[in-house]
Amino acid sequence: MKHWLFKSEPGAFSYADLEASPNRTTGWDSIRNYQARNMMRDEMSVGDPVLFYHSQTGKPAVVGVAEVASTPYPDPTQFDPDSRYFDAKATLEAPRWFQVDIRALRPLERPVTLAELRNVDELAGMYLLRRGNRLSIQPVTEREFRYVLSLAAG
DNA sequence: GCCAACGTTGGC
DNA sequence: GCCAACGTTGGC
Repeated sequence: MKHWLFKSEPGAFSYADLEASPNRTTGWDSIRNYQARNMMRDEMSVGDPVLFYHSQTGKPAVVGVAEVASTPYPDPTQFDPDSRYFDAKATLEAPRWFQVDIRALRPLERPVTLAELRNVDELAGMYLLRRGNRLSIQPVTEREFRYVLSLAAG
C-alpha cells in the first residue's frame, strides 16, 4: 500500500465537492503530466490513502483524507474534441492519459497549512515542500501521512 | 499580479 | 540530441 497527496484548486474542485459527489467519489481526470499519469497508471492500488490538498488559495493546506477507489482507466476527456483536455494523438487503442477514482473518507479536524508543514522537522523531506514542486499528484511516505494526520488531531 | 521553477515543443 | 521559446503551476 502506498500513500499519496492530490492537489486541487478549491475554486475548481474542493474537498467539499468530493464529499458531495455521488458515492463521495470522482474520476480524477484531466491530468496532463507524465509523472502524475505514471503514478496513477502504474503505482496506485484500490484503497491507497490520499491526502487531499487545496492549492491556489490564500491558505494552501491539507484538508481531508480520501482513498484510491478504482484501478486505472483511460481518461475520457482525451477523446472528447470539445474538451480543453482533448488529445488528438490519443486513440482508444492507445490511450495516452489515465486516471483513477478517489473517494472522500473524512475531513481533517482542521486544515494543516503549508506554512505549518514547513515548520515541522519531521516533514522536511516531503515532496510538497521541495522548491519548485509542481506535481499535482505526489507520493507521501506512511510516516509523513501519519504525521500530517496527527498535526490535525492536535 | 508577479515571478521562479519546471515541463513540453519544435527548429535545427 | 540540443536548446531556446513558450506555457503552466502555484506560492506569495
